[in-house]
Amino acid sequence: MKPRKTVAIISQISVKANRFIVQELEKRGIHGIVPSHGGILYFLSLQEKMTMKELATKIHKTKPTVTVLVDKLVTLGYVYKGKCDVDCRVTYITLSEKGKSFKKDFEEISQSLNAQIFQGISEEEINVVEPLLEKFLHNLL
Amino acid sequence: MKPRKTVAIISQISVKANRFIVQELEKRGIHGIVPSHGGILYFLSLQEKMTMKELATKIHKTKPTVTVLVDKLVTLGYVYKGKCDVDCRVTYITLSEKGKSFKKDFEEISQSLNAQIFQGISEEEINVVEPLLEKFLHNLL
DNA sequence: CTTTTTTAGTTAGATATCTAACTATATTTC
DNA sequence: GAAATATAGTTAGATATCTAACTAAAAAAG
Repeated sequence: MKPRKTVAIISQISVKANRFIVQELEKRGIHGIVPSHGGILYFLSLQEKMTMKELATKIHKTKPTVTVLVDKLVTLGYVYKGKCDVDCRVTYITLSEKGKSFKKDFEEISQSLNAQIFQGISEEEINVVEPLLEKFLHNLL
Repeated sequence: MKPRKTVAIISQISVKANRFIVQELEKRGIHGIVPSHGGILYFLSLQEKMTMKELATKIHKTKPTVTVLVDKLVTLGYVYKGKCDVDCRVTYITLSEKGKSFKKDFEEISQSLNAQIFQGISEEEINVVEPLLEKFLHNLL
């Protein structure tokens, strides 16, 4: 097998996509929010409430990381933290109104990113790449 | 355009590939070395000496980051730092014997990573994906 | 029922990486 | 030649993320 730059390219895309998102957020006056926060807000917009553990699983980060991420979202007013009545260990996270209204920004930025990244690339090509990328990921689990 | 998970998948691949490399290095008793160090050692193995700035460009990191990365490689005995006679601002980095012998490990791990990531994927498929990924990256510059 | 094990979330510490600012040096401008 | 501008690398501070360890609670085992 010939030497491949695939992983190096993927890494760079990841870094730049991350940066793109942060810059777009800053353009909208949204400071201190990074893609991982966006992920949390996104999944919370699909469900009324989620536990810290569920969020950690969904955004593929560790629990301590989610603690820090959520704490920041609480501080910035995007989410609320609540305890569970049944199991005291469990903490539920819910969206505030501010958090709910974030959905629009998030979707627009996501579309903007995709529009940029997929420039000059057909739907067919994307339909080829994505499943292969999913295979790469699965191979690394 | 339908919502795409492409970027999310790419990010996850990047994280896991990074982790794979670190784990493989640790298996070989090589501690404290991360992919960025590997990148530096790789490019130094192609040229006798390089400036900090050149290294920063090659591994797509900032100069301060390269300062920290190189300092660690110096401490661990993989590279030497030397001044330039012509321009006092310039610092040249060269491989030590230990750094040179790192090449074998690096190549093996790289191959091992590729073997894992490309399992069940044909050469043809990879030849399709890679140029598209390069396009994605170019679109994000 | 008691003890052991597992689980949810937090705390503490470490790390790679960035930005901004800086110092020293080199280059460009006038 | 002097002043202004650009450059190489470093320093300082901040940040997202991880691991290990921890506390408290719940579940499992006996």
